[in-house]
Amino acid sequence: MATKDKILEAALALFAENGYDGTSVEEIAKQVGIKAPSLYKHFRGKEDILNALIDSAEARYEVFFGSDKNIGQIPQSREEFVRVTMEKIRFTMHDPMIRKMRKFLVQEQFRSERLAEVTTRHQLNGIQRMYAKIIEGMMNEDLIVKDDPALLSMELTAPAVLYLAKADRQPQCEQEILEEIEKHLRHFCRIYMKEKFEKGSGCQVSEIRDSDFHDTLMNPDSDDKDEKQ
Amino acid sequence: MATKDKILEAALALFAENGYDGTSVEEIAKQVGIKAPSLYKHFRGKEDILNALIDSAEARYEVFFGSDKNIGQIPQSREEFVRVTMEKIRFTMHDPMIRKMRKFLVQEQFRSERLAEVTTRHQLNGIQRMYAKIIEGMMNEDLIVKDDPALLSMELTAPAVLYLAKADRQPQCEQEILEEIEKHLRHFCRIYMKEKFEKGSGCQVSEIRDSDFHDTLMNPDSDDKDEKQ
DNA sequence: TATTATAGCTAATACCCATTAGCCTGACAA
DNA sequence: TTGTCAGGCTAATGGGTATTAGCTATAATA
Repeated sequence: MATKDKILEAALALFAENGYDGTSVEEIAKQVGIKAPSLYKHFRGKEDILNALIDSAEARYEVFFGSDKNIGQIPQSREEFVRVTMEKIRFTMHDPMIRKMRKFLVQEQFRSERLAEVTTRHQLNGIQRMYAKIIEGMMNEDLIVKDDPALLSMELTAPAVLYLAKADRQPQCEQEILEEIEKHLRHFCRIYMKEKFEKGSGCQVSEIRDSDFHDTLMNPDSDDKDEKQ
Repeated sequence: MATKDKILEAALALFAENGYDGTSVEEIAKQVGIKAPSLYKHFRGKEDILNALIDSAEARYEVFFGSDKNIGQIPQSREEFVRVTMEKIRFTMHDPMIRKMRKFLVQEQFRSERLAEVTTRHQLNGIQRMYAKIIEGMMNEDLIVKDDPALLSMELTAPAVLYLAKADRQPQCEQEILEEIEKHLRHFCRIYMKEKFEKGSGCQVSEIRDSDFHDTLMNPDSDDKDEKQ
């Protein structure tokens, strides 16, 4: 019964690229290597495929944001924080499945209330909650200024999410987008993070200067390992 | 020749609600009060309508973000900044034309390169540049910490843009969304703004406390004065 | 007044698309 | 071996949709 999964995979790819209404069941079937009517042995109709995709989006949400497993180690310095976060962003940007899911959801978000909710969870709540946990961890270790973790998480993630959306529609700008994101990350560090040796320095925020840290970065990793098209 | 504009208006409303592929020329015509074939006296086809809409989106961009006229007075205090900004956000959230344009663009952003660019300008560049100007003005008057205005503008606008997008797909959450946005705004003030009497206090950032300012707000204004549906 | 262009209409065309009916084959269970 | 059924196929159906052809009436123009 690998066919059913192949159908979902093909449907997601096509919905992400051309939208639900812009995709015919015939195209999906062709991508799978079968004829359109055969598809009805696996799904009751086009809308049934859509619903299955939403189910899988919700399952994916649980996997990615549901458990605290994906938080990983709490970064112990600015540099580590920037490196780890940029890695996560680069992964999220390039992973074919996540990318398709993002493009699919953003286009179909108004199709139903359920899709609206799932989109909000993926684009907003999930990421925000995940980084709130990380930030909370860093607060506990006195690496970051004490404040509402959810609020700081929004400050941290919102620009990244918007830039990511831009990269989805204008992939040719990817490099400069990554640079913008890193600039934002370093700004966030400058504003909210204390270095380890500054522990206990209370409310004081470290200097507002750019400089340092401008290496770490940029091993493109830009080969989109996406297949079948 | 009011018909041509009526067609564009109807098309925008329908595209925003059901997407380009989810809208038939017949529906557009019906909304205008004519029959589908009559529509071809004004446009060469469905795609021609789409292109005209993109043109109008670009024109609208010029009107809203092209000139410095819409910046208005530079706010002279935190409270004024919050009030003025919340007003702008509430307007952007409710104005029927802007809302439809936003929903239209977000759904059709992947349809062509041009649509991708226009979407980026509307969702990112325009707002960012506009607030960069405002922030720069406030820096010049020493009301805000000196830093890269474009960067601070992103910090300021990104969460608002994301929340606005959420309000578009889940309008029932509008109230709490506005509260979240205001919370973010006040946080921004706390971090970056100095009060007037603090002028010249250099790099020091005022206390990180919540409290004060929790009035100003909340005269819903929530009647969407949108007609014909 | 005569003419012409504009902007509406009906009818028709040609295509696309989701779905159904019904047949066939090959694997596996009895 | 025989029966069953999952999963493929072809052919057909029915509805929708973009677009064109061609007619008509009204309003502007000569």
